[in-house]
Amino acid sequence: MAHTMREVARRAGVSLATVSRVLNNNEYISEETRRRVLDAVREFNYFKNVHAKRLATGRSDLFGLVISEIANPYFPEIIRGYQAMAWNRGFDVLLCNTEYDLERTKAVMRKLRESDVRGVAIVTSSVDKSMTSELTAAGIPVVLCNAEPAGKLVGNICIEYEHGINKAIQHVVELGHRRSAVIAGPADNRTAVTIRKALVSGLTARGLKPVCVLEGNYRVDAGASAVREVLSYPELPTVVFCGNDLIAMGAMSALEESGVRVPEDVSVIGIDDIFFAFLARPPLTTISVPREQLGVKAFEALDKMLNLKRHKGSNYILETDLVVRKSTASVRRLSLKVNS
Amino acid sequence: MAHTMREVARRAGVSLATVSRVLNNNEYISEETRRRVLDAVREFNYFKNVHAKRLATGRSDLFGLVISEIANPYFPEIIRGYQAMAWNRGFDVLLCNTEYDLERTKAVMRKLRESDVRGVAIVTSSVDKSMTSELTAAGIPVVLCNAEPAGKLVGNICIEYEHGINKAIQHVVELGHRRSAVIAGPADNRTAVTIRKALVSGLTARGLKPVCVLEGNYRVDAGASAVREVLSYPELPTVVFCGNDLIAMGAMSALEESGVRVPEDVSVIGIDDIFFAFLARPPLTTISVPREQLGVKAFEALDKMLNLKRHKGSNYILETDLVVRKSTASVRRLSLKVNS
DNA sequence: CCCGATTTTGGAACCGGTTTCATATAATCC
DNA sequence: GGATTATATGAAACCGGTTCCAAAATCGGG
Repeated sequence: MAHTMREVARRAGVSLATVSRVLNNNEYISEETRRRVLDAVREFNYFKNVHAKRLATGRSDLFGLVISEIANPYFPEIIRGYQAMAWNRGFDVLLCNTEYDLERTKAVMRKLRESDVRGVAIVTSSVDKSMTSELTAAGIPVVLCNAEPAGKLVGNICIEYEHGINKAIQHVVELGHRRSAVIAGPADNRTAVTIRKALVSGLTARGLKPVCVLEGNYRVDAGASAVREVLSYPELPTVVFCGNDLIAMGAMSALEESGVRVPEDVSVIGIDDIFFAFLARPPLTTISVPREQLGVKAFEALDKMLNLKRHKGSNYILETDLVVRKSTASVRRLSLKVNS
Repeated sequence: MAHTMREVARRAGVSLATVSRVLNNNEYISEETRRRVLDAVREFNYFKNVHAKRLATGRSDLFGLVISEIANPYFPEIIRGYQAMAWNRGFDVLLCNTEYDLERTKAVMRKLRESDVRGVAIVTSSVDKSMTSELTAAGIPVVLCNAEPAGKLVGNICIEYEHGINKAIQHVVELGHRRSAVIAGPADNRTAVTIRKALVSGLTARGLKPVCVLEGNYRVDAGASAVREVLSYPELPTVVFCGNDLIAMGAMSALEESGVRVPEDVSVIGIDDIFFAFLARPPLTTISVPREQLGVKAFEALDKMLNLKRHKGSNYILETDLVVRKSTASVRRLSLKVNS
């Protein structure tokens, strides 16, 4: 079927080793020989077998990337940044989704380990030390996102939410808001908890102590059902901070369905600035997270650990910022009371 | 570093071949031996090296999936369906994006070929025969989407747009629309052209011959700029059909920005039913394409070709349907004239 | 013209598994 | 009880490359 290097060698009238040298751009090859080999390669339309190569060299040209779910709009840009970096350097990326499932996550780690990947970036939050240790023990560097201070061979990309959150709070203060609510992400998600705390303490500090702090998953329906709960309260908040844009969009939908207008009656703020945030009606004011950069930095961190043999693990910090669109507006004099 | 099978064999006091047999669930292994081997495996926390395995078996547990761009919301569900099928059967998927770039596409094909993938599904439309032939020539089955009748080792998943389109046209006819416009996808895209033609002929047949047929890319901005052009016409259409949901969402944005209300003044219909379609304001009426099924069927087609040694290439047809939401409404008596 | 240094090439071991073939042991049958 | 068959294991070849080591060819200097 496919030709092997030996056949190419025979055809070119040289040895196996020589063909290998030519194909690896090794020096110490005469022009004449190189030409002959390359001719034979062309003639046979020869491709190297990556598996043989990987076996022989003892390493793959693969980097792993672990995400939760491909359909979640949070991840595409991360994948993009990571993949672009890898591709530019001649590497491939093995994309793995955990589907939010622990067993599946374990299977993924095993797969990654078996595949001899050079390094792994994990941008899901539900990965604990016991899972990464399997990789690091095999000498495979790992980089996490918003994780606790790292150990050997594990880097960390930390997203600094404070800045964006503070600007957002400043923003709503200037708009005259006094009553806020928070719809946070899942309580078992480290990042979600960090954000919730920053939000609550920041709001409280500025005199906008939230009238309620709800928790749920990171999906649209969570935003909708949280809003329905908020609507049952005697006094409506004038601004609701959401743990991510999906929640925010769900919240806006539910709000509108109940006849509450955004932003006239209540303002809504999301986090992430996913692609669809600007397409929402109204376009969503949100705290942007540099996700493509996250992918890029994750790769760089791995690269650094690989090259410098720095076992300390390298860390990066990424800044967030506020993107003001149309889902926030100055508070109306007369506050609305829906259910009375 | 990592342990090898030989070490496990030595530890368990058996031969290399025996360990291999145990690990491959081979019959003809005594319970006693199996236990000893598995103990050793556990003790060493041993993993098989996939590259060695692939080299030895001459095939990889990989299936390729070629998409245009990871950030395009059209693809996630396809990936999902495909990957789920693969995982269930113990296979991995190598995800490749062409980034709409020809060189890149070629590189991807080469990579897939080198990787000894079992089969490849290509759901981008800009792949011609010369590219797939490199794969099929190597005995790797390929499945395309909406392609021309296939050759050897190439299957085809055909999306039947007619049904959805006809229902959509029926829908707008019932709503009393008489003037339509269509904003199609790129002219060099086979699927986009098919859709455009079906749309135009269907509309014409029902007496709604489009006042204009615009073409552009498949992105949001194309919808927006097309709408701006439409708005410069003396008479506004009352309904605009878009080549995909992204275009439709861009169209709705631009419409709204110009003070034209959707659906009161003009109705908008998309195609695909991407995740965000129902979150658009107003929620988008669209023709749903069973994308997860597309992924599933693509894998099945490959599987069939692989198992049955059917060189004919297997084909599937997928149906589309209309999803009515809020971006379409009955036409108003008095037609609006914006620029006069 | 000979010798050591340098450039070029081939031979062979090796990477870590799978698999064929042969052998040894146990079970079955007449 | 010996032949026959099923079960269990090992030895070794093989997959298709990379790379170390040694040998051959080329070259410059004395």
